[in-house]
Amino acid sequence: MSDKPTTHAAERVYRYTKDLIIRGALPGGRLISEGSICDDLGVSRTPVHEAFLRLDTERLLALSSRKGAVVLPMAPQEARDVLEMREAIEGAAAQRVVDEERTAPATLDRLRSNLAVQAGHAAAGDLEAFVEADEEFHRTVVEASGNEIAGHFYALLRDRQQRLRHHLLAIRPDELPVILTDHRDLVGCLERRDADAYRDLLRAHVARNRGAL
Amino acid sequence: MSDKPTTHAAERVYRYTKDLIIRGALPGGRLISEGSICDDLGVSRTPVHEAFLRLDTERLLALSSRKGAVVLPMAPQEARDVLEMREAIEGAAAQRVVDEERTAPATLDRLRSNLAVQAGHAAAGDLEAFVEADEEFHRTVVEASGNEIAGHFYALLRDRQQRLRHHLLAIRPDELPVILTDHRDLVGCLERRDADAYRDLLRAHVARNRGAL
DNA sequence: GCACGCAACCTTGCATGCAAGACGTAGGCT
DNA sequence: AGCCTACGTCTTGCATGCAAGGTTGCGTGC
Repeated sequence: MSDKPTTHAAERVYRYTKDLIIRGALPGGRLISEGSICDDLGVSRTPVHEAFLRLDTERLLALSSRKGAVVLPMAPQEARDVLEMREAIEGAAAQRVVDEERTAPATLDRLRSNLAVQAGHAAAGDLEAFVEADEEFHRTVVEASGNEIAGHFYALLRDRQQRLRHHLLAIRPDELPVILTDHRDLVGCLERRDADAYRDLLRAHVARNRGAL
Repeated sequence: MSDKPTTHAAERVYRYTKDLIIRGALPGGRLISEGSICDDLGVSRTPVHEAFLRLDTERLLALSSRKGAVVLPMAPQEARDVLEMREAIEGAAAQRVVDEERTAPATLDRLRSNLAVQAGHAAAGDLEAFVEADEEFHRTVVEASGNEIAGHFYALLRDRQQRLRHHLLAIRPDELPVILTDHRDLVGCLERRDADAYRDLLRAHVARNRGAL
């Protein structure tokens, strides 16, 4: 293990534990203690404690004083909540992208090149790569709005959505063309500077996702 | 100081420091070290460190390793960003409140009684109490949606909005009636189950706020 | 006067030690 | 048998110590 701490221990612990939760290795309801993670990673309790605090604020862990931490189970309506927020935030972002004359062209360029990437992965049937490009597509729109708070929120949502996907495995290969078409149409809305149409289409697009979950 | 730690030290430090930032006692750009807060509150560095980490994830502080923490200044567009997110989240919440048959009546009752409180404070000219009722009004809508993620995000926005208000002091007493009328109309939209009208009105309502900032 | 380097000071990151709260259990008492 | 208490163990909360990285300012050489 010549693993030089190129990054802080607390950060490593945070990512490690979050990954365990998101991937489902630590199922919801499981009680874990700081000590168990210490043993896993060979660090002291301090960085583990910090990581746990962070996961607590992200509502992935529920800390309870002197008793331990329980992995928060996914609420029954979690998928709905997450998608609803995604829709709200991305819709607002699209509005802003449409309103801002200056940044719109660059954003459109980025989206169009992302569409090409998506098309490539769809044709190759590479589901995992497609999902990644899919996420990047939507993230691009949010970040293009320039609203940093939106970007921050969206990142938090992404973690939860990933967790959902690991559990309720979704997206069948035959849905890829539909998704891709949706994305093309979304870009079309931005080109026409029609934020309302973007919102409507996004709602339908997200609803399709929900069906899959 | 018989101040028994009825609440954890880390929590006290968190609130204390966040309050300093929100109230503007610690202006944006100020460099602070953990030690200075330790001296203020008479605790060791550990809980202060934890509080700083939390403020860092909330983007109120920017930690930089072994250099200290700087109070993040408000971005020039911060007001716009915050209000835009408020609008997006509350709009989605209103949609859900309208859609849910069961919970709507109870929500409407709570909103109507809140309106009465607002009217009382407006008549008495108690600006501070009115602002508090105002915040509770909107929070009620968001929480009524039952979307916990929305509630979480909204709480984060509230901190930032409070900070903005402390800096760009807003809301003139003569605006109270207009705000109150807006709130009444918003409730009216929910009664008519018209989420789109709610959104439109909310946009205008928030825009008025923005003018004040 | 100016550039460079070194040293003292300041900061945080993390390990460790100790104390206190929460549970589970065994033992004694009724 | 049933209940209640006391203890042992597990957990975290926080204080403290140490090490390492960063910054500043002074002294030296030019």
